[in-house]
Order: sequence, then C-alpha cells, then structure tokens
Amino acid sequence: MVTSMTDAANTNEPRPYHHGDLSRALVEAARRLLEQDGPSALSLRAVAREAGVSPAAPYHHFKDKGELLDAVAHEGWEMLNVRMTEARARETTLGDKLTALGVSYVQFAREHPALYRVMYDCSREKATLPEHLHEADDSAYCQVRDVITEVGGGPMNELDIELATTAAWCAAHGLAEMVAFKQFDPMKEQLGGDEAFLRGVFTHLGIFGHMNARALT
Amino acid sequence: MVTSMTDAANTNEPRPYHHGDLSRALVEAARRLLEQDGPSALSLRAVAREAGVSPAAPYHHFKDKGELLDAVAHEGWEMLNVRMTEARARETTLGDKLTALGVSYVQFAREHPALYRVMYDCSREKATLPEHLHEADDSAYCQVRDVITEVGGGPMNELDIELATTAAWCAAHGLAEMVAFKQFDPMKEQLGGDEAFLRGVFTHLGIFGHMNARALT
DNA sequence: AATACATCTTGACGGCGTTCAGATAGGTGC
DNA sequence: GCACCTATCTGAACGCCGTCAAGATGTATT
Repeated sequence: MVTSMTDAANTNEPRPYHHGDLSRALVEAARRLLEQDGPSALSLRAVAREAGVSPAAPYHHFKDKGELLDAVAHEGWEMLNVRMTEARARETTLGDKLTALGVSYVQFAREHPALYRVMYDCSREKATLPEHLHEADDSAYCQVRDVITEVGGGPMNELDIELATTAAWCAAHGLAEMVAFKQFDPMKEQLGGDEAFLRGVFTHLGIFGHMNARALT
Repeated sequence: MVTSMTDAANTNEPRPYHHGDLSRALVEAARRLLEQDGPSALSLRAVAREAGVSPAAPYHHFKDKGELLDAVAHEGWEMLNVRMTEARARETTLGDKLTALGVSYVQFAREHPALYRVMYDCSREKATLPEHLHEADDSAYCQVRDVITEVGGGPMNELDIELATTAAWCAAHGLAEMVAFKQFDPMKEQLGGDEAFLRGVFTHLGIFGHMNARALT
C-alpha cells in the first residue's frame, strides 16, 4: 500500500520541524483524502497523518475541524465558480447560457461528489450559505441571477428575479443530489447521453424551459 | 437535568432483564434524540442510553448503526407518504394537487429537518433511494408521477413522465434543503406568508408552473 | 427438571476530536 | 554572536464513539 507521492509523511528527509505552510498543506491533504476515500474518511487525525504532522498540529492553524472543512469548502465554491463562468462564456444566447450554468453545476457535483457534500455540510451547520455566494460577482448564485435578470429584461421585478433564481438554484441542487443516488441509465440511453439527460430535466423545469422558450422564439 | 419521561433508563423499577420490544424502543429513542438534539447527537451509545440498555444491546436487533438508521429513515418516508396523501386529497384540481404535494413535501422537511437528513443520508451511503419509493402506490414519488400522468393526459409518453417526475422531485428536494439554509424572510414578507413563498418558488418551476397553467386554463 | 436459545451486560479494542504541558525553531533587539 | 520571544509542532492524556467477544440472565422447549 503506497501512499500519495505528495504525502509528506514518508519522504526520507522527514521534514523540517516547522512545516512552512501547514495550513495550505492541510487543506490539500484533506482534498486528497476526500477525493480518494470519501467524506467518511475525512477525520482530522487522518488529515494530519496525510500531511505528515501530529494530530494536534492542525490546531495551530484552525480553531477546530469545522474550520478546516470550511477552508476546503471555500475552495470548492471557487472551483465551481470557475467552472460555471467558463460554461456560461461558451454559449451565446441567454437561454443556452442559463442551461449551461445548470448543467455545469450538476456536472461539478458529480465529478466531485465528496467535495460537493462538504460544501453543503459546512453551510448546514451554520444554517446559512456562505456570504460570498450572494455577493461575489462570479459566484454561482450571482451568475444565475444575472442571466435571469437579462432574460427577464424590464418586466421582471426584484422579487420575481430572486424567486426565479432561488427556484433555479433549488432545481440544480436537487438534481445534483439525485444523480448521486440514481444513475438514470434508462433515461440517459433513450436521450442519447449524459448531458442530454441533464438538459432534459432542466427543460422540464420552468426557469429553464420557460426561459429557453422565450429566448429562442 | 431530567430526561424524557418515556426514557426507560430512570424508572425506579429498573426494567425486566429482557426488554420486550427493544428494536421498537430503539427506533423511538433514536427519533426522540433526533428531534431534540439533531443528527450529530445520534450516536448508537446515546440511543442505547436513552432506551435504558447497554451500548451492546442494539447489536442483537440491528447489524450495525446504519441498520438502525435505516429503520428510522423508513419511518420517516412513511410519515412523508401520509402527509402527502392528505395534502393531495384536500385539493380538487390536478394543478392544485401537484402544488400541494410539493408544498407538503417541503413543509415536512422543515418540520422534521433532522429526520429528513437521516432519510437522505441513509440513501446516500447505499447510493440508491429506497425501493418502495418507486413502487409503493402511496410513496411520494409515485404520487407525484400519478398526478403528472393525469395532468399530461394522453400526449405525454413514458419518458417524459419520468423526466417530469424526476424534475419535480429535484425541485422539491432542492427547495427542502434550501429552506434549511436560508430563511427567505424578505421574500416571505412580500409574498404574505410561508406557504405563499413555497407556492411562489414552485410556480417558477416548470412542472408546477406549467402544469398549473395547463390545468387552470 | 434439564436443556437450548434469545437477549442483555461487562469489559475491551482501536479510532475519533480536543486540550495542555513541554520541545523546537525562526525572528528580533542587543 | 547571543539571548530572548513567539510561533509552531510533539506527546500524552481525556472522554467519546462503533464494535466485538465472553459471560450472565432470563424464556421456551422438551
């Protein structure tokens, strides 16, 4: 059983007493464990082991385990932002942009299921989604809201925009969780592929279907 | 610190050596802890304590902790089924029935957030939703599918029905999770109440908005 | 009454998150 | 170059957890 090459634990030169940038190393170790063995394997002690330090070392950089997970989750949201920004830029019409945002969101969740779980688990404990989600311009929420605002043009009032964005968010998150439970293989086959399936579901959801219709006609 | 009155641990007559129906008592103890202190307080040892037995006793009735949680989750799904059946029966038009199913789903999730979490956490570990969900006639999924089938009438093919049901499910689950993160107080105020808010979001979601329009016109 | 069986307890194991006293090293002023 | 301060890391400990094996205690069967 050989561990990761980036694992500082079993290099021969055993590491200087002071690590240098342990908080960074811890977050990366956590991400590695998460991708390899899932959320249940993500104990603070395991992270410390993976980073090659004692179980107590993380406490000089994070208040507790939750704060480390917060850092991991934060990275996750940033990755998601990048992903959605790219997907949005690839499309030309507003309807396509909106669908692309939704599809890329779900694809991210499926490619990084453990990370996606941590992102929401952290929010659950604080009973609130991260602030930057509703503020940073490139945040997933703001991007969706922007496109919806543009699609709606003048007629949509503030309340409707927030409602519609919330609805879209719920739909995307719901679908992201569902694809972790079910494979939907029969549907995928009939629709000819994975992305077609995702588009199919989104088309059945008002924000997307409705908007697409409006944008395309 | 006085514990629950149903707690068998501190009755004076300390309990017969053989409990009688421990598996039932354990599930109920688990539910009590869940409602009172949330999912994080739900350790096997705590459940055993609450039921007034030793930490090892549960292993004569459940293979491991997961199997106990499965039993709790199963009860949760049944409660949800009842809730949705009632909500559906209260309405007359198909559109109203569909919206009522969605609203009652989300309300259940908010009233029993810890139980709702356990229901999905159990599914996550097995990477599949419980079978009865797609089979039992009164299951949440089947109820939604039935109404959608009726609304669609003849024109909807099998694939579209499953897609639409999946979409509705995702939307409801997504919203159910969102209300655990955000209070949406500003929106609720503007819309005049909690249920109005939920209806508002669902109206923005295709299955519901679209269906309502079709059913009402 | 004797025997088999189900059920519950006791005690133990390793792993967890967390804390605290003490070891180690880099940085600062002399 | 040296002493000191502070940040960082270690080691050992605490109480909790899930789980298991061995033994105690009732119930059921014969």
